[in-house]
Amino acid sequence: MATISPLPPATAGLAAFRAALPAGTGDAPTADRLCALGGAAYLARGEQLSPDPQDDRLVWLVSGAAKLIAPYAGGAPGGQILAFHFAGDLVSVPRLSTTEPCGDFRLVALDDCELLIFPAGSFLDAAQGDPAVLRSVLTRSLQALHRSRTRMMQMGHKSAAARIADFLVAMAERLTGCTAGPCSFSLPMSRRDIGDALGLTIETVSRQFTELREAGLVATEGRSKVCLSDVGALARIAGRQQGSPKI
Amino acid sequence: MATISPLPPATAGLAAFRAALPAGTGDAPTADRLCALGGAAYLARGEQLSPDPQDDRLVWLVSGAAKLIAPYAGGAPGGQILAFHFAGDLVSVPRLSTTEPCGDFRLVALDDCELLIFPAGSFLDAAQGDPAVLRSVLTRSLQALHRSRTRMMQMGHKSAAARIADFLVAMAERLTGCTAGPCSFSLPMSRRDIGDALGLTIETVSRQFTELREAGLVATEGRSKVCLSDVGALARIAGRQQGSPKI
DNA sequence: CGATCAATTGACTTAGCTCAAAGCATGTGG
DNA sequence: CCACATGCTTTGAGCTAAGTCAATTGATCG
Repeated sequence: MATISPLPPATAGLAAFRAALPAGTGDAPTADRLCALGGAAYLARGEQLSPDPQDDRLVWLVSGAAKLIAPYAGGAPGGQILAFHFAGDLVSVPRLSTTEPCGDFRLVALDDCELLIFPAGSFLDAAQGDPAVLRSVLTRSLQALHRSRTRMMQMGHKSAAARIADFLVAMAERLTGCTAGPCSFSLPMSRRDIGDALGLTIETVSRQFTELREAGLVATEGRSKVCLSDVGALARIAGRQQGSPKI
Repeated sequence: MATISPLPPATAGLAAFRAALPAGTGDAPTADRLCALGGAAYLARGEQLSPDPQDDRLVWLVSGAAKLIAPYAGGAPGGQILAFHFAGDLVSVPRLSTTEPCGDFRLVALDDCELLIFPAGSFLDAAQGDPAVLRSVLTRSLQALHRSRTRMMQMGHKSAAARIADFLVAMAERLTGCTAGPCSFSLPMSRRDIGDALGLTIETVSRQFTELREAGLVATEGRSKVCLSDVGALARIAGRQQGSPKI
């Protein structure tokens, strides 16, 4: 379950992190103080970051892919997936809380992945010295909030077909940057993960893939590889209002 | 559709806003600069804040209650409700975007309400001078993110009964601070709003209210007043794992 | 090459949606 | 102050999309 090692003086991850800090304003001492707070962790596929009851955490994903989940009560396997995260993402993981309604969030590795873990409180204290850093974290959080809301909209009232199509479009964009035309990539998550993220069962996910396959929009190869023949068409099925018909 | 008036020198709302700014670090000039950016708006029940294509906005809700919605494509009335907000909340409203998947978020008044509107960019620029303010905004954003994720969890795989129960528990807490025992309050939103927020139809919302009424857990009076006889029992129906059974 | 687990497919059930009609609040005009 | 009109809310009767259960096929790895 992932040991957190104190940060060795010069990790590859650390270098990447420093590079990602907003340039310009950052005085070296602040960057040093921030790095001093971080711990490195390596999660193998399927491992999860052990939850911390003390501190909220900010986790910087150096490499790999991970899912943020809210486990089912009672310890059943799986759990609602709140977000997928990829290299370069900053993930906010609230501390384990027994009082809060849903105070149990966990980061689980989809691939082997490399993390930098910061206690949120002291990270932000240290960042007080450098408003640019604080602002960068804020911007990322607002972006995450926006994504979360968009996903919530999905869940609200979209058909299984629309959810799957949207999921594929979103993955195409995040994994390859592609927003139209054909595109192919490898999904790091299982059908179960996709279902857990979209509020569908594996069977429904599978049936939707089959329909898209029959419609010629998606081809699959092995478990994880997918080829989208027309991202735009999928976006239409997803009900994304691109250049929305004016009111 | 709500005119935004430049901020008069001394509004009641402005005073409340200054009071809400983190104390201590705030030097008066920074507070002044922030206030200078704000515009006041008054929304009557049902009115909406006209969306701004230029700037993301930070809206401080001085008084009243509002919903943040993503309108349906094509201009149909209603729309998925992303969050309810009450006096004292800081709401982040992204700018109107034609390229983004869901770039249309609007704040609609449930009650008459009073707002302070800041362009996010310049607000944050001004706040750079005062890390305490920046951090306070960040904390609120992370809280909003957390709430949004929790709600998403709901939507994922909870029954209509669980969603309604959870909604009532959440409202009891936000409107009266009550987390257990009996509790009564007035809901500022219609059944349609509740449905739009939970991803249910009005009919289903109504049927669930009826069941709770028959179970003796809820009594209603007129359209908006509700009396909960046992918030704890509702929380249990909602599937909130309070003092979660250890794994 | 076989063991194992993920994915697919099929048959059936059901929660929640849709359509339609009837009851109640709430506000307005006489 | 009461009658009426309007728009919420409730209730009823089917219908459908997605879930459940069960069996089969296919991929992946030792």
